[in-house]
Amino acid sequence: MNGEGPDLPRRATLEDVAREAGVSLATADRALNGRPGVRAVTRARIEAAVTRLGYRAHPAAALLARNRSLRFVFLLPANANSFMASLEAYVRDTAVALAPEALIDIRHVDVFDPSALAIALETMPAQYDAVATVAVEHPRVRAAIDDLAARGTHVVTLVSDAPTSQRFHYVGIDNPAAGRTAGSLMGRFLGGAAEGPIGVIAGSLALRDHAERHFGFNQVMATEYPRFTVLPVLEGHDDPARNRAHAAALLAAHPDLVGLYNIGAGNEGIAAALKETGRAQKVVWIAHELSAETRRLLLCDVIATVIDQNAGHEARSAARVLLARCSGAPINPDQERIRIDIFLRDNLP
Amino acid sequence: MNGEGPDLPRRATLEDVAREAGVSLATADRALNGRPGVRAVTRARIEAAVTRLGYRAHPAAALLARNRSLRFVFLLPANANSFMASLEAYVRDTAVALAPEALIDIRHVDVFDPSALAIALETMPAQYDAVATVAVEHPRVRAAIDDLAARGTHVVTLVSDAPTSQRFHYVGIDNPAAGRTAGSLMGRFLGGAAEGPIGVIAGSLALRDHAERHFGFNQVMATEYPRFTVLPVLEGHDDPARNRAHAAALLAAHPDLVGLYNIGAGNEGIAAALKETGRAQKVVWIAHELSAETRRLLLCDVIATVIDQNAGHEARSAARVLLARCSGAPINPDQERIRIDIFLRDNLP
DNA sequence: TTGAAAGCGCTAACAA
DNA sequence: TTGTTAGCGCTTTCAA
Repeated sequence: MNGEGPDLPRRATLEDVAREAGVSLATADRALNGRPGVRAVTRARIEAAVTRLGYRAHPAAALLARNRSLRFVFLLPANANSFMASLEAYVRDTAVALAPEALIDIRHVDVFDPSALAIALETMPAQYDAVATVAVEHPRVRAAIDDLAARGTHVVTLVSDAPTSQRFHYVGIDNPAAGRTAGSLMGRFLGGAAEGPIGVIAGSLALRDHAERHFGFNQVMATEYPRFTVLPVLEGHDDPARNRAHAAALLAAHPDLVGLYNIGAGNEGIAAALKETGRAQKVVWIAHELSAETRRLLLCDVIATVIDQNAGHEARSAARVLLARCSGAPINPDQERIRIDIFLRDNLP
Repeated sequence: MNGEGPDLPRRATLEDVAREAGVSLATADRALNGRPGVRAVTRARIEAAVTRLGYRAHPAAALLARNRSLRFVFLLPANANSFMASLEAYVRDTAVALAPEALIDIRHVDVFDPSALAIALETMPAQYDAVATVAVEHPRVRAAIDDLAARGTHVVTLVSDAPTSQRFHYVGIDNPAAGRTAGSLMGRFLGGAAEGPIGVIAGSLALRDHAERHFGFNQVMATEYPRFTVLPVLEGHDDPARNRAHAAALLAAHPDLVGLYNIGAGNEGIAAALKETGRAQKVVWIAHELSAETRRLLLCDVIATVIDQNAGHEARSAARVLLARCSGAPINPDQERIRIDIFLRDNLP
């Protein structure tokens, strides 16, 4: 089905480069992959040939010749909420899609216990070329990540970052911006209400992502919608039962409650409290992370909008970024940027 | 940096399959790739061996052995608005990222002139393995696409679909849903306003995507926010000057205009009219497609929200889907689904 | 410090 | 209808 086509100049191969530079294939390979045992002059000649010929490596061929799968490990929370569960499912999908180029293992750890996470990182078998981990900011965790990086194991943080560490990439959203987005939507949706209190529930402000969302939300509410009173945040540890109690207390104490922002998980509890009091569609409720539960609540107008990070994208992006890093390929920042998605009933995927 | 690792059972190769089935490598290859010249019994034996060994093809090796680049062509509008211009830029990026597996050409055609598009498709050189085209619904275009498909050239539609044709995939958003999303946001943002007229400007309702968005928008407004009057749609052909005149007329005729929905491009004109009359932040204006212009207007609160389709994602997705189709690889629907993105000032990428 | 040569898993001529 | 074989572009011993 394919004619001759205009004969495009055949793509330069490593062999062409070697010939052009007057060296052997092996030497050219050594030079280009930064392996030792090449004199600086030789290296320079080879690099000149590369630019002259416009050589670009053929990743598939390299992969084939190497004849060894890369080994990645994903460190995910042991006690998964629905978001983390779906993330894990997507990591599994990615694992089968990526084989045999890379073999992905999943290990569970209580990532919110810094020592547990640090131990998992410190005792990471050397067989792994790279690790993706849901991280927390903690000196020991940072040190463990830095040690891995130092020994040549690449690490990316996933969903939750350890920004001061030597992880070379963070796969996740900008949480302060997510909080500001929630604030703007709250203000806009409340356009009609003259004033009133707004409740805020979080998992724990000790979690960096929750704290950052809280900060962003307050920032927008304070500067742009000062006529509303943002109530002190209630911490429910992403637990439906505790969130239910918090929401019930909030509704009881504030009969004029106009808005509710849940920074974390455990939305079922809040839905229950809202329904009990018959104020389900009266309060503008903004939640995070699209799940079976939040989707349902969105469809029946109990949740006004869900701010989401795409777990599938995060799983694939982490794997892709590690693969690129391990094989020296470039990464496309545009493709790897995790967006802050806003979902209404109408644009659900 | 990599230890021994637990010795995972070596991945089965085609050679293993051939041995297991008692045939040669070539026969196994023929059977698996559906090439002719294999008896049904032999084929069955080979397939049995495949399942027994859990064989999965090694795409990189196949690519290398084939030693021929796939040739794709993208048919894009000749007279590009800023969205189409950015789409084209992303297609170029994708082209360099995909080489040498696939070579991507770009051809310009007035895709909104059905005959011009049909002629471009009908005269498509046979050298191309696949084509991605911004399509329109028209019998001659459909026939041209069907002919391509019949001769084995794979085609995907991009941004604008030809749903009745034999294109095997559409890369783009669900436009009725995008319109409904605009409607819901309009209703929500207008929560405060008791009532009032809402203006609607489109490029042309002859364009399927514009018509569909219009339909979705009206659907939501009529059923959920009937207290607002949606004015008859004005067609400005995505032209800033015409849109400016339309917007000015709208503002003059309706001093109480509360909302404005621009379905297509040409937002500069609307911004100008809004500023002239000093009603820039007073009207809730919803626009489509994130560009330098809409981003600026979003940041200064003139546009309330932008509904976007990610051009970079669309370009990459089209290429990826064609690549998968041509090489018999599976596609990941989740990864290829183009989302309806909602942007506020706060979650801009 | 360099080079020669043997593959990696698959495809495609060509031969039988 | 089936088999043999020469690569694809690169990596990696092993020898010089």
